[in-house]
Amino acid sequence: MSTKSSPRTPARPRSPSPNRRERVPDHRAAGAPAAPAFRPIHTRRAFEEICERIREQLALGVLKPGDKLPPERDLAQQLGVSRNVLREALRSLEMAGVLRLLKGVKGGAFIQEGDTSRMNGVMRDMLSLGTISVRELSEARVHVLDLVVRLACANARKADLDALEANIRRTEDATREGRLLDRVECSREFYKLLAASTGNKVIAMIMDSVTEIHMRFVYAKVSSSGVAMARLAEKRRQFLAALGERNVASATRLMRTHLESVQRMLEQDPGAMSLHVALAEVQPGMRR
Amino acid sequence: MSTKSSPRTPARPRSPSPNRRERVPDHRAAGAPAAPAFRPIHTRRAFEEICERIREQLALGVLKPGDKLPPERDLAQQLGVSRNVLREALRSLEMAGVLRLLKGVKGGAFIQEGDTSRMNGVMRDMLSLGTISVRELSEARVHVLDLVVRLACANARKADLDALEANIRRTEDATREGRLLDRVECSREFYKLLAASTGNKVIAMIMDSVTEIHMRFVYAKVSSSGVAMARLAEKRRQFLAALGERNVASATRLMRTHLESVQRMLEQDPGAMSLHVALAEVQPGMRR
DNA sequence: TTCCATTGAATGGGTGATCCATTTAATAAT
DNA sequence: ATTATTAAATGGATCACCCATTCAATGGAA
Repeated sequence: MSTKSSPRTPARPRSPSPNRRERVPDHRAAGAPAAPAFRPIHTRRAFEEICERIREQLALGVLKPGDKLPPERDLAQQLGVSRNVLREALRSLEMAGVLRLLKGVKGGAFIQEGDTSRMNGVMRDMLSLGTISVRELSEARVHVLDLVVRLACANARKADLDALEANIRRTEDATREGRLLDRVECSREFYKLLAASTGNKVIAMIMDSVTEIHMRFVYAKVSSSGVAMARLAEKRRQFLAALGERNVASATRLMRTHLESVQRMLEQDPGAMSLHVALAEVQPGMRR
Repeated sequence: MSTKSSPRTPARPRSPSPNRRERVPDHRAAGAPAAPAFRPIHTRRAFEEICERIREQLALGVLKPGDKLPPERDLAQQLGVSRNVLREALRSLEMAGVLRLLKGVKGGAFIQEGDTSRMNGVMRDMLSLGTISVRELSEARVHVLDLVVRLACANARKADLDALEANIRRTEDATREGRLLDRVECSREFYKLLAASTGNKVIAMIMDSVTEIHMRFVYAKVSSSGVAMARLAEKRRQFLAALGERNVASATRLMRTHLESVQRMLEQDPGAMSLHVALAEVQPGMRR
């Protein structure tokens, strides 16, 4: 195959020039104290370039959610790469939530609607890699939640409040019937609904990302020890009332004291708080 | 190869049972108003399982940053998959910032230190896909910045303030010498330093993710129109002084008015504010 | 006609063999 | 001791297949 390799190489200029990225000499002006200089370069690889081009088409609006890319065999030929390499790129984009690959005739690579839960995965990775700590995450959650409560007070619409109301009813049902883990699931959803009621998907996304791990800890705790927050639905109702009255001070206070009591519950047996308990497996109903 | 396929299949149970994920019947209890039910399943594929297993090892602490995975050929055999499929998984993990692949003897797949800028990519994708809007992002940025200022007032250490001071000096230099784009770069760094001075990497990560796109707009604006924020360094000094005095009210007020004036600058020519201008290409010095 | 089973093409999922390019260490030549 | 050469390890990439799934077209039975 190396002998007849002529018809395939042209589209992607391979070896010499574009293979090493231009050394940009850290052009921060004089007076800079830091400048560790020389961040490493890594040679440009085909699949990176493919990912970049597809993202470029997205940013340009040429590709939109719902659109379909050409079949792998065709696209590979268009790009002048082997099908395997193209698939590496497509897989990466699928993992990133940009694409969805479907089999069969009428299948193909479809641009996805953006999945706001992607940020959760980043947060999980950062935690797994030790880049961030549970303490930082909890602290951030307190602050973000504070912001969310304020925004929800300002922006929540009737439909949002109704959804929260329905959620609380489900919490009551689960409490009455002793379905503790379902109640945790309700909590997860409660915070998601609260985040959505800010009316800002960016804020909601951030909120969800700092909440997901926390709910895993709660799940693990409840699951292992059987303990559960007392008077949960009652507290939720109080909070919802404050929200409905647009009473920021009250809502904020209620949420804060609730967070503190949850934190106390989690911390009373630090053994169960190990990271891998929360990260290792996906609980039922927890969508990744 | 299909004839002697016996030695490779065992590690990964393939076709029938684990191929379709269990239908979880949307077990939200009675009273639920919503429930779109039936979110689609997609068949489990080898590369997903591989990614999951490696992430599992990470979460369990078996793998840590700096560790090296076995060579592709070995690992593929251990997992009972072909090398190509393994590479799809490794590529995905590399794109996610979890791995780094290096060539040559002594090369291999190394677990990376967590890269806090990964969240930026998610934000970019969400914007490209139209899931979030520039308006939402700007609004979120205002709120997050507000939080960051408060936390920075509370937690910034001398080293943080010194770094900000040095950054302002560079801004002054760039202003004096008319290097407008360098000054934008200084701004980008200013917000990064400010975020870091909260002492919370999660908050910093969030802040960076909502700032990166914004700075691209600023860059595009300055680059195309040549206009630039008046009295920038001066305003920065005032802000830094307030920060040094732990004067939350003053620092917050200064930051807010500054944000408003930047916003006015950006909006006075909405033509240059198109999304793809900011998203399409990476500006020099802007690390992705 | 209507309905259902069959078939076959399109497409992603996956494999194995093979070669290239880069990097490093060991070795040989100077 | 220094420098050039060589060889091995490893990721990067290609090719040529084959399998599994899906769905539309086809055709026969009711």
